[in-house]
Amino acid sequence: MPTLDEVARLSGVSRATASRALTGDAKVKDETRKRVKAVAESLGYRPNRAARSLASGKSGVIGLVLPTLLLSDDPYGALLIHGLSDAASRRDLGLMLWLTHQEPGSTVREIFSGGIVDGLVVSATALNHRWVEPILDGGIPSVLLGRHPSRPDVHHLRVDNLAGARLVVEHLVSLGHKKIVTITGPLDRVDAVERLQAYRDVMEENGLTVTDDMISESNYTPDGGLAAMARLLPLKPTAVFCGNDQMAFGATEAIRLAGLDVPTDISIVGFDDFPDARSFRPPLTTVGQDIALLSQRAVDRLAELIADPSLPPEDVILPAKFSIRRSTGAPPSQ
Amino acid sequence: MPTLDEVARLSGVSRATASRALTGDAKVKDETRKRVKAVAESLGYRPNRAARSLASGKSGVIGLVLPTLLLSDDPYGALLIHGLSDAASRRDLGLMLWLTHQEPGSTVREIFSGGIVDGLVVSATALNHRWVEPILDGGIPSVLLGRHPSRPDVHHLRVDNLAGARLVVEHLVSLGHKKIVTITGPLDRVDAVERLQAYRDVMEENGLTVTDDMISESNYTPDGGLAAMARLLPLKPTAVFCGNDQMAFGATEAIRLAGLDVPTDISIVGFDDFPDARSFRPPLTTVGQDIALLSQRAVDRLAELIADPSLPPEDVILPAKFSIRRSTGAPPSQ
DNA sequence: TTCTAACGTGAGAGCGCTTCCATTTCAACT
DNA sequence: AGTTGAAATGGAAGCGCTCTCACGTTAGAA
Repeated sequence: MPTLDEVARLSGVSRATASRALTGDAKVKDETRKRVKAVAESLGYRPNRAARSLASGKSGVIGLVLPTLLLSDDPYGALLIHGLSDAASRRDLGLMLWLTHQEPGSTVREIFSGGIVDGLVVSATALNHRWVEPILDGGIPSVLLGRHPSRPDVHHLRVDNLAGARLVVEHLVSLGHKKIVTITGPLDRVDAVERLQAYRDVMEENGLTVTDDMISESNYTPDGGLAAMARLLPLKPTAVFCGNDQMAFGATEAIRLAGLDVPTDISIVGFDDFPDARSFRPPLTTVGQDIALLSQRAVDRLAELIADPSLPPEDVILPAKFSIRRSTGAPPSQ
Repeated sequence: MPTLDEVARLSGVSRATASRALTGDAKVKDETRKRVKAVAESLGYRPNRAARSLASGKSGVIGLVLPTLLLSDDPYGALLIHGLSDAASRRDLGLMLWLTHQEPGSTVREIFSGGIVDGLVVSATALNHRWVEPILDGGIPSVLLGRHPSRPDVHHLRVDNLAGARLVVEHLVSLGHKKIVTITGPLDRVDAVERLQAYRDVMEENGLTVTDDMISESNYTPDGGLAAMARLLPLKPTAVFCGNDQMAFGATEAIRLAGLDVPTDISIVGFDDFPDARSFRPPLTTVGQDIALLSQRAVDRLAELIADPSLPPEDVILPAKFSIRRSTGAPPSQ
């Protein structure tokens, strides 16, 4: 494995110049740079990341911290990883990954504090995940995905849950539905709370009363959605707003099990617009987060932050995208 | 950020001793070690990874190289990442991630050669992915997941496709099915070819003829499965062996669209046993890879390899796990 | 021709750690 | 008390790179 020294020697320049020539930024005579690059190429030279990192204080690697659940129970994690990987490699950054279970784990702290990453994308959907705090306190430039209300000092990036949820509920109202129920995600999650709030708001604005039994808390899974829908069915709703697509899938199942049809008897809307929503039967009306965009923006922001850690925290809200498909229709005329 | 020097000074020992005390292996008086550790703790000392890596030549990080498709179209990628993350953190290793598109990309080579990772887990399902070769030639300890026939010089780890596929097909035969068709994955993938081979073998061994029209190549997606099944339906099969669960889902849809029932009219089996197979209606008879185990073994093997790169290459085959569920039954009596 | 300023380059000091080698300490023997 | 070898520690040399600082070079202005 050739070192920079050898490249320098064979190019007839000093190590300093060789470094400058290869790094690209500083002033080096064009001819020199070309010569050095040629030598480096012919030697198959690759800079040693550790040495570079030690000398420069930058590792060229960013990290993603993701609750395990978001990867295993949900397409979200995979999509996010996909998006971040693309965005990072576009900027020539490496990507490290930490899946966090409930415990913060000494691991988490230790790894972070070693300068192994220049910055962190933290997906923190749960209000009270204990590992979030130590990470944010670690002094590493971080971008938080999803809102974490207790930390106004941190950079946020999130999709407009409230406006997004309003879109789908308003869509139901505009179709003429009056008896609209909702299945929420776990209410210790910010997004679940916000989506519920949007539901309440829209209902109230349209003079539709919401009683407690019209709200069924669940867990963002198909099975949970099925069970929740079963609880809701006796109310004879004509439409359901599900806190995510997964639960909408389960709810659809429950409706069919009851001998009813979607959307003839009951209209159903979800949230997320993950790939499955499109191929579902019937294709699901839902409102989506553009995760590729989210990832891109997260990395962009992080890069800025790494360049200048003193940047004031911002709370960036991305618009949600609404897709009307075939799971919604007018309420039965009866 | 305190350095080792400070810890040493405050502990009244040399830097060398402090290093030994914290690293854990070498001989240090118990009392000294305790003292140093206490000081380090109170200072909130975290070793600088770059420095450690530069001095020791080890980064404490392993990498996963994964074709993008496996993460976006398939639960496999997510499960693998999950498993590897767990296994890695159990050994106190960091995990880096590279998703590869078709092009090898200078990126891939460059990043690998910098000593940023000590070893690589490479998921190489496609026969002819061009990025595989440069990686394996990079001289970094690597474990290949899935068979890559052209490289007997590399450590392999894979699930027994052949035996697994035999299990499900034999199950169909033992139920009395004669007219068994198959939907395969893309035949440039090793696993698809192997599963098809198992099908042919079992059929032949049981005196059942296979004609070309009984084999429909598809793409491992539900839509692909649906289309393939539609092509196969005119043959009036009583059972289908699908190259993966996803296609089995689609095939089931196609069968229902034709007014037939699973398993009354047609039995169906898949491959993979991803989480969805269990919750599918009807729950899918399938044969699974234990990805958690696979990951664990991959990391174990990689750790051995990092410790001693001269270890002779081995081809480890993990057994597949067979789960009989409700998508299979006896053929219609007619 | 001489002065000045920009430009290009080299020398060398680290970055924070591990580890080899030399040295000291100490307990267990003669 | 003296010897000895193992155990514990310190000194110091790097690991391969970046970057500051100082110096030499060149070209345009005086």
